[in-house]
Amino acid sequence: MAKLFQLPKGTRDILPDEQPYWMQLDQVIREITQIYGYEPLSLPIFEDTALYKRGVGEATDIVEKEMYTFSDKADNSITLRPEFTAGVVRSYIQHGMASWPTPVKLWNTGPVFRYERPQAGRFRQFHQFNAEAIGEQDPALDFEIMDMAWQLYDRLQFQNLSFQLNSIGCPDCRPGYLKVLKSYYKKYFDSICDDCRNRLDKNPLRLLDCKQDRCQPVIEKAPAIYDHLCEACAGHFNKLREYLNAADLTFTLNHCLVRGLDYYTKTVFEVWAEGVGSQNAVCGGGRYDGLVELLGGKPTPAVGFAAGLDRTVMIMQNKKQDRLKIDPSVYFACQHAEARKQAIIYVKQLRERNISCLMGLGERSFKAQFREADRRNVRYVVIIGDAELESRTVILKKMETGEQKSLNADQLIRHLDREPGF
RNA sequence: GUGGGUAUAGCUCAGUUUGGUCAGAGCGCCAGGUUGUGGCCCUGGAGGUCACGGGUUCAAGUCCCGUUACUCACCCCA
Repeated sequence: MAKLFQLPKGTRDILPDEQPYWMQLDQVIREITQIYGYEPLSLPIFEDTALYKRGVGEATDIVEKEMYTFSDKADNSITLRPEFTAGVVRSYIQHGMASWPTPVKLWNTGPVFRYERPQAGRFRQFHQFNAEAIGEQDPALDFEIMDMAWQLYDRLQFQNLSFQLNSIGCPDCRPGYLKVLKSYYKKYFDSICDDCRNRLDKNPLRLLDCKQDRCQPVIEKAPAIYDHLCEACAGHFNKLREYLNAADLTFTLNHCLVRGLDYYTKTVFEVWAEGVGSQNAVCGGGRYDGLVELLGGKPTPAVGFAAGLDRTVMIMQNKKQDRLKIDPSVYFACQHAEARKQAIIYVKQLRERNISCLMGLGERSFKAQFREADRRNVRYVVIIGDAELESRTVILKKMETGEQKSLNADQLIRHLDREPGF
């Protein structure tokens, strides 16, 4: 046997059965972005590698080991986007969006790429819905972003979600907190895991989201960053929580939530759900007040989030809601080639009226054609046999009830055109 | 990168322990069940070098070794 091609590790085919979920999700995204005043922005799937190195951060897992990086024919280093925010900010700066009404609110969707070991709910090519609001410091904008994420899942009728919230401060207050955290951790150096011993020097914030059992007691009693915020950050965080409470958006204060990208400041949040293997994050985001400047723009605050669409669809599928597929309306069953010539004309006319039609092909018995019509779940079958050709009529059969009646050409079109009760 | 699991028809899986009618079932697909009609039922058909490569043996899906792929989990995230 010839060697069969297989899809690359970590990628997948989204087959027709799954597509209705994606279309429904796409519909909800279009609705909410429109309602919240966000405008669509399409970006390239790859960018200059340096953009992600600088934007996402050299020390992050994404840059260290997860990027799809290659050289093009001109020897430029190119990277398949591992996330959206860096590209959005690049676009913001490049097109002078600072001169647009502030804040600039943008959204996009599409595939992103991370070279990881795949597992349930985790892929190398996956899809995100991304929203960013750039140019405004007001915590009301943090609220809006979180509220939009909330609304997304609300409209999908998701339950048992948990919103995790934290503030990781800013360059003014975070260093002070990290000192406190480090000196606290040094007391427990012997009881923490090897990874954490490394993190202590390299990336102390990450100490807090270690999953090792032995580290949990240490994490629990660790000083919380929101007790060490500067005045500005504390005020911002308090206001945001006030807004969330006022709007009845329940959240869990999680001092261990730190996120894996370098650019975050102040607000960070994630949305957790069940049903995607051991992966529970379906959405994550936060504020990144330093990124625009870091990428060469003027100092500009911003906030945004990304939702994982593959995981979201998995949950939609688990919910086993109503049948989402839209079935064809009419199937033409023909006895002979002569009848098919008639059917072709009818089908064309009906399709022009936006009625979805199929017809039986090849030399197949009526029985076989009816079987197909049934399996394709059509509502009506139009029968054209020798007798109908003779009398210049057709028989219209409603599959659900089995009723059928004889009609001439005009009657058939009129009947189907206004979807009669029959 | 680290660890576990699995690889037999399009799909879900028996069969591997105790080598020898072991190449099977269900679903799906195609066709037929008389003379122009679906869903239930019945019958038949197509479809697999039992992941790949070695080895042991008179004989290997079945035992041994290796390879590859898939999968779950860790790390981290969507």
